[in-house]
Amino acid sequence: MSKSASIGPELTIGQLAKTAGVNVETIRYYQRIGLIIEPIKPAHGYRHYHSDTIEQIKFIKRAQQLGFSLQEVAELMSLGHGGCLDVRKRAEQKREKIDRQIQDLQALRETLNQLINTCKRDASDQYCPIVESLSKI
Amino acid sequence: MSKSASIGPELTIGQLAKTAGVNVETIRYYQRIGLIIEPIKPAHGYRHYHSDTIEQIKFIKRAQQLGFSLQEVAELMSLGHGGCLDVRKRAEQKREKIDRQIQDLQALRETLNQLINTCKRDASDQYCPIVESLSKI
DNA sequence: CTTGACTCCGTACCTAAGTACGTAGTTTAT
DNA sequence: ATAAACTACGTACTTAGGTACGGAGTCAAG
Repeated sequence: MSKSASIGPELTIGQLAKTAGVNVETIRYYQRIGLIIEPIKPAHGYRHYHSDTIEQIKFIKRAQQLGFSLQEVAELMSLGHGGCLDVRKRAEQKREKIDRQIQDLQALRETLNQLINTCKRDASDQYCPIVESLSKI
Repeated sequence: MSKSASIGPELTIGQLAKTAGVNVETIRYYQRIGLIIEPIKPAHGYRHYHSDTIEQIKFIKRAQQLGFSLQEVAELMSLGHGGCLDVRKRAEQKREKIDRQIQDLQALRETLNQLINTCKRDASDQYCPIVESLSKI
């Protein structure tokens, strides 16, 4: 209570993990692979994490849920190195990749949708059009 | 040449792998995890694979590319057990999941797009709006 | 009838993305 | 001032989805 009367938004790894909604070990793992930087260890005591790291971790998690690997997340996060032109180029590449992902998913969605509609006819039927056509998707 | 003058569409594991475009080991792996059934081994000789298995493997690969895990692929493939109603229900759940994925990706795409547009102003600038806002995606 | 290619099978190994564990140090609450 | 809780660190283990390897059997051609 004496020291650090809320000078800056600093957290221990446990607090960070809790507020970011991940495991402590996950943070340590991200540090190991260089995805987030490990704050220097003070001569005495625990490492302090800046509260910005919360957003960073949440970003990682969101990107992951969208199908990006940690490698790709690292690329997304490193867009800041190389000047505005380079950054824009890389962002455009990412956008194209996302576009392809969306198109693939939409195609699958459409296929699935058609199957569901053909199936509407007789719910208790033993014969099922979905099953029949699934192997030919 | 004498035997099996193209009686049925039967293949060795190597032929199957080649035509399906996967590694022999991959097929053996799918068998290990129960994703495709291993044909019985004849008393003498090699196992025969029905050519339908080609389509099955291709289906697995396509589904995987769309972000389904092998676990989910197994679910998709087992949709045939339980009657048409159950099948449709499960297909609808899949569709909802895909819808959410598409929406998330579209949101990310839009964010990225806005960043790219703000960045158009001065390509050689040191200050880069993308970098500034990336942490808040 | 032997050689080369292929199959069978088990086990080991690989990467990605963590999770768990043991020991030692630190902090905090009582 | 001592126990409970937390951090630090290294190492090991886990799951998914394969890939590789080694030895033994089998098949087809020359």
